[in-house]
Amino acid sequence: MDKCAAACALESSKLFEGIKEEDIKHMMECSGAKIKKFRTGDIICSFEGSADKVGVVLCGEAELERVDYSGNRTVLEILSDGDVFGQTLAFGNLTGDMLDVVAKTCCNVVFIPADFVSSRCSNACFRHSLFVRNMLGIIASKARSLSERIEVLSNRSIRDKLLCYFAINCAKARSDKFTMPFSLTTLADYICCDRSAMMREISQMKQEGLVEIDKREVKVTN
Amino acid sequence: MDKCAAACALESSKLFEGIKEEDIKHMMECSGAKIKKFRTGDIICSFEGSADKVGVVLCGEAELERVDYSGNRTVLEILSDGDVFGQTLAFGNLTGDMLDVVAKTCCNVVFIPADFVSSRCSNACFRHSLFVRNMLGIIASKARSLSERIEVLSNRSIRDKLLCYFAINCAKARSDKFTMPFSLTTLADYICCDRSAMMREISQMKQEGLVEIDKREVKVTN
DNA sequence: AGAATGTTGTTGCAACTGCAACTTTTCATC
DNA sequence: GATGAAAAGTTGCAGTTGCAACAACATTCT
Repeated sequence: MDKCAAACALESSKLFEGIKEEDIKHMMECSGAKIKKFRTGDIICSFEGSADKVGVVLCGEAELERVDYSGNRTVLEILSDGDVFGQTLAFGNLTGDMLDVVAKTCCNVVFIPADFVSSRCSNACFRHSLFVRNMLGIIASKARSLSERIEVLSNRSIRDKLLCYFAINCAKARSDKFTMPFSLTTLADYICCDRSAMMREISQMKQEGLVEIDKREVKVTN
Repeated sequence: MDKCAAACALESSKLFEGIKEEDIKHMMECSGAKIKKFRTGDIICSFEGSADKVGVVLCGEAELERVDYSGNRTVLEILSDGDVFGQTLAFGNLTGDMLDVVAKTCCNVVFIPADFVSSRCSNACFRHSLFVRNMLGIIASKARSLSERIEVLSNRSIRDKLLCYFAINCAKARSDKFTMPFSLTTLADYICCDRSAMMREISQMKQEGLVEIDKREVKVTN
């Protein structure tokens, strides 16, 4: 059974940073936003020509998954507190495959109609503009993490993809070691290669003394 | 010699959409933004611990290139009118490689200190918030195109990458054919594979009657 | 405890891809 | 029209990768 944390306060989310609880309440009404709770396994959102809206994970963990014609699921993104998803913001479901956002733990998600972000608010203008500024920050950081993944994927061999991924995360941790946020199986998805081929490469790299990997702990021995 | 178009008006850029010329002038002073002109081949910006600023290509074409330790240049992004680049916005130069933004044609670029975007403006608050909203739109569309590329790159074979790229662009054009925005050489960079291997694959796909490619015209024969 | 599920780890093999080394075309500039 | 520089197009070969098919653990749920 999920341990669903006590209701996450909206004001603790990056989206409403600096906005008072009272104003948030007002904005929620003004924008027509809705908060929904989900349990592990629930489909939070499914992109198939649905109305345009922006979703923000307030708390919990979810995954954006692609379901191809033969039913295979690929993890495209891992979403946690403060992360945003939405058709306009990220995906246009261009290949015809289904895209689902699936709850991996108990989640609180707020849905905001997309036009609220781009339109001007007749009242509460000050809070509204602060909201837009916060949204900008969130999307900018999303763009950064997308670029980061492209940087990894732009390497042509599995080895180079791994080394790039390791280098980026070591740099983030300002150390020669870091903890991966997901399993090796998911890492293979992240770098878009066959898991067994990746394991083979990792084994070789271990043998050559390039890296040490224990569970999710990675140490690059330069 | 470059045919450098007459000075591009700031107000024609997405960034200043809906903002009057007079207000733009005021904002430029207020933010400390600077407009610079570049010629083909000029290095517009080089990320190596430089101060944090946001650049917007007002007109012209430029490329974001990665330069690895052995001097190889890889095109990470193609930037044209209205596109944004910047350290905070996209890259943190995490791998230690150099990143350059290089002019491919004559360019007008505006540099805006990053803190202007996130801070509040004491005066001209209304224009400032419109500016932030425009910036949000630009970055959201950037995030979309990054996601799009990841969708392409997430395919494991060159053939599937090509088919995915073709499918996305056909969907955009609402047709079974479209015009590529760049050369085949650059396409190979975009999908991150060896150019000759890509050409080999394209040849086979042509023979199998899957696609017709003439210069930059692509037709998918389903 | 046992079953079910998911993760880690291995291996053989065929197919694919990167690399190097060309030739031919196209294109812009002098 | 000549010249130089990209872009397009080919090919052989060796090394890498994807795929399929396992085995060994680890976790979760009943």
